[in-house]
Amino acid sequence: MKLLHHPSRDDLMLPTVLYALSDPIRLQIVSQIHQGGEQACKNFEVSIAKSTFSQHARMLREAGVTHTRVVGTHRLLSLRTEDLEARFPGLLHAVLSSYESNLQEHLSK
Amino acid sequence: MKLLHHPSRDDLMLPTVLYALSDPIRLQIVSQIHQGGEQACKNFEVSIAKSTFSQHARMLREAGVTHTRVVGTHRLLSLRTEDLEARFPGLLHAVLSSYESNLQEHLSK
DNA sequence: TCTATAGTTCGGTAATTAACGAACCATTGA
DNA sequence: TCAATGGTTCGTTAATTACCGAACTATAGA
Repeated sequence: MKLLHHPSRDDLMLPTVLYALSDPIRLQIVSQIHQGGEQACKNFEVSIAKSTFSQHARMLREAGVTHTRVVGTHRLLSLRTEDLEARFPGLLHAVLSSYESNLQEHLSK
Repeated sequence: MKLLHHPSRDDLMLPTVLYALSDPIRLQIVSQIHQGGEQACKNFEVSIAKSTFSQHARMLREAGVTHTRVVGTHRLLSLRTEDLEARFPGLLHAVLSSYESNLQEHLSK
């Protein structure tokens, strides 16, 4: 896995971004990055197989929600906050604050 | 079709709402309501079969994005702006303004 | 009552998605 | 060089989704 593809800012698509954010597990991942900053896959507290996690991480990256930086054997995930803000002002903030202020609602899912 | 089910404000779920908004056709429907106000299904300029439209309208309603009011033989769709704002502040506005300021991007889809 | 109109539901097909484990690749450190 | 660790990819299976046309329901108006 040499090349990790990241769409350019101009190529971000609203439906794709919304779709990426419409899954409870991916929302959890995004929120955890938001709260804890850039971090490796290993770190995430999600109850799924690691291959499944990898797929979710890929979808977030290909939608342009996250950036993946390779450091040694780690992939460090961060949010593309500025790109998202430039293309979809207020969106990420609205999603994250709704999510984080209603966490109990999502635990059941 | 007697009872149209609308989830109560408290039952709105973020992932469900995001999913409802993640489809180009549904975004188009939502945007058209936003711009033209409450209107009947008949009115929408989408290039899909009416049964397909009905399915999309149902998904929007069941996600809590739209309200459907029955008047004669018409179903008038409106946005649940206040409920959405109460539960997910800023979300609908962010989605609609991104969508509407990037319309050319979506026409290709 | 009959017809036209607005919209939903049903049934079917094709495509997509979601998840997993197993196998794999790449890097680090011994 | 070998083992361990961190992640990805592949192949499979099961479930969901998307879309359509045909048939249906309900209301309005002649």
